[in-house]
Amino acid sequence: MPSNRSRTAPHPASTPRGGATRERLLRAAIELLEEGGYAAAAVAAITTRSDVAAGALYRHFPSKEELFVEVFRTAAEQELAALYEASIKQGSVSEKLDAVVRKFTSSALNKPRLAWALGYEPVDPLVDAERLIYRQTYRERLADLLRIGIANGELPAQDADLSAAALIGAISEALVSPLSPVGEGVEVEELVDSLSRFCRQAVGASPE
Amino acid sequence: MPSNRSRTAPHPASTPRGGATRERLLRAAIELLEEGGYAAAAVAAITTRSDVAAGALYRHFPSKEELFVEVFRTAAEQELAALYEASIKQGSVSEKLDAVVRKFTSSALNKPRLAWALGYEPVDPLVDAERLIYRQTYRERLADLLRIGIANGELPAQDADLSAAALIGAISEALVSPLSPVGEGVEVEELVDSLSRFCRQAVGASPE
DNA sequence: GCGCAATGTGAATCGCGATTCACTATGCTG
DNA sequence: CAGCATAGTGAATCGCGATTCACATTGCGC
Repeated sequence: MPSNRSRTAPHPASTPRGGATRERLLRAAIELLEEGGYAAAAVAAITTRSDVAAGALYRHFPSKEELFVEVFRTAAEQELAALYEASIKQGSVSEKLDAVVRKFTSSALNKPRLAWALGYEPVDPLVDAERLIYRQTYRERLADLLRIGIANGELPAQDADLSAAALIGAISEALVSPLSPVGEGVEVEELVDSLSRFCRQAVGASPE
Repeated sequence: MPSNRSRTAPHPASTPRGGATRERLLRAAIELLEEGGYAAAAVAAITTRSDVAAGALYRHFPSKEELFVEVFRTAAEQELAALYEASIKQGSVSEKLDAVVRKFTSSALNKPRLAWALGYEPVDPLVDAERLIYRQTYRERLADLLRIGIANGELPAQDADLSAAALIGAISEALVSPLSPVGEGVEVEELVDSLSRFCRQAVGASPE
């Protein structure tokens, strides 16, 4: 189908300026989330940062909500991919858990506000639904990892779903609380070590 | 000072109707938080439920925000009192921890939305500040409890502050997640048992 | 070189919730 | 009683952010 397609596909692309505005909008939204949470990510702010007028947003998304659904979905995919990566490496469940904690931790520490916004901050219903799916998925994957450990005797018997949820909660809280006064603490490494130890002990993984 | 006090104290009380409107407003606010979170607790909703007009709220509070500061403060005091009670009973740290988990849990399970709103839902700055104090206090008290255990050898050495934060996170997440589809699960008892076990294991308390 | 679709503009509009305010009612105190 | 402070009313107002829309501009296919 080279030349002829009656009623050709809309139009490939053709922006007067440089990059795709759509991408700039998404990027701006993420940046604003990083800086000031959902409250800072107003339409005006997003479009201003993208060097377009407010109306332009609606040429690319049916609503602000839908834009954020995409932001959340993208972020969730990245997190889940990272979790997957961490979970296939190495052998021992304890090591995998350690890797997961570090992965999870490093992104959260790099961008605390973003992590908070993506994970906890209540937003519009549509976005919330998206987040619920992500959380559930993350929990399930983590529970799978635990189940493997339980099955092969590395971990004691336990409710894997509950443990997974509790781990996520423990990590989030431990990271969010001490870091709220934005100042990047000094003992980040130490914190992560302690946290990793805590998590492994919590599920009964053999030490070290 | 029986009869005379030039410029007597303002005025004791005198409502045309029954109870103190102020109390009704606070109560209504809590009920609405329980039912639909902060979003449902609009001034109009609060005043309607209290059988007064919107303006009446401003006879008792300088702003909606201040009303909620009071709501949060009261709730926080109750929680902290409960924590204190649980922590002075019995002897072993493991038992105390168990008591704390159950106390914390039962209130959260009774009113999940309220727990969420009080603990996590972002609100106005003033209220948020209040919550921050509460969280910090709760964490410190819990950390104190852990430190006692560490000191007398019941718990292994660890970062008590981090463990306290992680415990709170674990409990919150474990309770909130599986209960989001409001339906009261069947195995509440089981859940609490598992959670208590998880927490005690997480801090390295001797089993049982 | 025309026409049309995509894209962008930005002021006006909408919606919604908090807050105000002029007025009324109540009941104490002197 | 008169005076006055407390309480309450509820429509009007304010503020603020999302969304719309009538009007450019651009660039490709014909």
